[in-house]
Amino acid sequence: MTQPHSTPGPGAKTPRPATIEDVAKRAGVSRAAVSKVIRNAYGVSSAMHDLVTSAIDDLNYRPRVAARAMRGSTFTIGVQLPQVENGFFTRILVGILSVVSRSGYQMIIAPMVDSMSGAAALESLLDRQVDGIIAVAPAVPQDWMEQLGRRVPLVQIGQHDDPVNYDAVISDDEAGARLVMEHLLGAGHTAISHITNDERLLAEPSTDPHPRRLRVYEDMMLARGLEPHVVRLDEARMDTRSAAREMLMRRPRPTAVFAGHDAIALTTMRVSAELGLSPDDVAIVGYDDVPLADHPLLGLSTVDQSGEEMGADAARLLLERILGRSEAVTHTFAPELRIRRSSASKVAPQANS
Amino acid sequence: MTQPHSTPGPGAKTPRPATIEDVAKRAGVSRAAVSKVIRNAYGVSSAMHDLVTSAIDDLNYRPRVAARAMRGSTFTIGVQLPQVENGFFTRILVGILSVVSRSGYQMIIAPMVDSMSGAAALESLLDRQVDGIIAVAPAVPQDWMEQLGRRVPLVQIGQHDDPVNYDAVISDDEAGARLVMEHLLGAGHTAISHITNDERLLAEPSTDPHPRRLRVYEDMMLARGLEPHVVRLDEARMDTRSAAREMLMRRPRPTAVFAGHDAIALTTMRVSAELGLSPDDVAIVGYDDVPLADHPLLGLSTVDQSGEEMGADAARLLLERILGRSEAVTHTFAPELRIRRSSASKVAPQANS
DNA sequence: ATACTTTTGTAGATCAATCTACAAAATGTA
DNA sequence: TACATTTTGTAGATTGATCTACAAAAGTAT
Repeated sequence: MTQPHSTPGPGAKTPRPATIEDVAKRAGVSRAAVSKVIRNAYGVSSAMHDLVTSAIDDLNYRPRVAARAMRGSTFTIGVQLPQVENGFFTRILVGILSVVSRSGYQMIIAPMVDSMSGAAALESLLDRQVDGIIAVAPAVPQDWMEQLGRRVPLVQIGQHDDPVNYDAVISDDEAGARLVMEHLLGAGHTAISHITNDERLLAEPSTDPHPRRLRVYEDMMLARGLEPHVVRLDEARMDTRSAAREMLMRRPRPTAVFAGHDAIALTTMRVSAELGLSPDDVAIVGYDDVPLADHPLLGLSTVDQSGEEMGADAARLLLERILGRSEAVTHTFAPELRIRRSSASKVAPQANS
Repeated sequence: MTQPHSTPGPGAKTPRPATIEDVAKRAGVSRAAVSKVIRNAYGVSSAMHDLVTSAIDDLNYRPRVAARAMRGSTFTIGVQLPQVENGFFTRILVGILSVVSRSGYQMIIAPMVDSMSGAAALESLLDRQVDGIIAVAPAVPQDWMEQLGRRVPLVQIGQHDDPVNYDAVISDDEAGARLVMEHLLGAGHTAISHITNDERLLAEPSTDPHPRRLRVYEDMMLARGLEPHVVRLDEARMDTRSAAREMLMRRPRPTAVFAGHDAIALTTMRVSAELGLSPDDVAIVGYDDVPLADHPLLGLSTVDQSGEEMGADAARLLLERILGRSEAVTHTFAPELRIRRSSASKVAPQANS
């Protein structure tokens, strides 16, 4: 196990970390030569390589990212992430990590502190001069993103715009919502509620996945002559819990609930359980397939967006872009329905009064 | 909504972002004056302040972190995090974020890619010249950490060493394990198994929480004349799932399981459910209180380490340290047992053959 | 051997901020 | 009014890497 940077000197008081200058002196060569070696640049003999490498090892030298950033690149990619506590986003993160970790690039995460600070998180990455950015569901207008894409290689995950200056990785939300609705309608449900995000949370209602899922829900209900019933989470007035409670206390009670994403679905299941209801009373389907959704005790039916694959794909696209590609690419993933206990009743229950 | 950095110029091709030089020119003052204004340093008249501020706004100027880092500080704190997908660590992260976000410091996360790369993650933060580091359960020897603490303000979460050059925030793992064992023994269980991490994963067995929980388990079993039964996760040979299965298939079957942490406990519950067992057959208690543990359908009994509070406390300690404190501080949090359905049976079942 | 390439190494400018040292201006005091 | 003190602003050095331009050395072909 090596020491953290530079020569330790037992008990020594913070010896200044070695710089490229120190390495050059030690090896008896120029700074430029050392720089070439650490960058694997053209024009180093193998003798020079060995000489410099051993000097680097001796001094435990590590280049400072800040100094590199002044002229060249930082070999760092930045990930803007909303809600670290949301299992779906961590699935994406794991996917990104799996690609980035074998790429020679370092990854840093800029978490959003509140739902509106996506731009701030992205700018903080830019301030850091990352070589590329993956924006996960940023709540930021598209033209702002286009501006950003002009300055830095950029890949966005989970917003349906049709970007010119960056790549997009999305899931087919219409298809996913259709899978859910076909499943529920096919089981005979007619009283189906939809519980979803507050529209005011959405900076870009036209590109966000949730309005699309909502739209499909409404269309399919109306197409069958059924009346849609939409519950919106209103951060100001009530939390998910009380919204779900209100929804489940309604008479006639919905026999099925399509939740905008798994966190909402799990809370709905929670409330449902607290009210003494079972999956036979109310079928619940979520969206995302968060890690614990498949736990046998939860058994949450949901739409698998395969976050790991989307994350890994986004990372690959970003690396391509960093290497020079400039044509915009959009990849669309096909979602898959995972039917579990929460909606497994074969026959829809009668709506009770 | 502002544009990402600098003047946009509709459709313009990546106009170079404004530098401090540009601001100085625009305001008709020196670079040093601008620098003072953005750092809130001493020696600026209010006229100067306004002049510079409006030039900054006009040009949409943002200081580059790299350039600042060359001489001054980066106003960034780094968090080294193992396993973003583990709910306990995200609890800690949320706590850190709550403090850091109102502090004027930016936060970046360096995730560990595998269980042994804690040192690499920490060094990458150091390369970035963060002003301080929070290390969450780093798998790194203490003397290495001491070296690191000598170079940069440092706070560690979740390792029981007695640091000299950095602060530590820990939970009283002995007390937590005792709570669990008292609970299970008090309910009449005698066949209690303990399932925990592979010891080879632990860089520092003497400071890691898990060996301490194990020790308490063993001691309390032996003190009552009971035979301890420890299952270790062995990454090479088997995963958590098959380890749990093996444990539950054993005859006589344990009537209670104390799991080293919630992820293991949840997998054990999963296997238990798959084997058709109920909480009445096998009581299960975890450790951490991950977000979904209290879901009524899971109802996992566990030890609440109040991750958010620990994270927030660590962040406060780090900010103090950045401001100059150098005496080492160790804060110990008292864990609380949360009894839920998974271990709620009043009477211990008979060990069956 | 000579002329031409190619390879290898170096000097020195450069990046964008901070910070020190100091001069000029303003303010206070006798 | 003269002198001391405080406040305000600036010039220029500094940080640690990269990168360009070029010279020296080594190969190659004639």
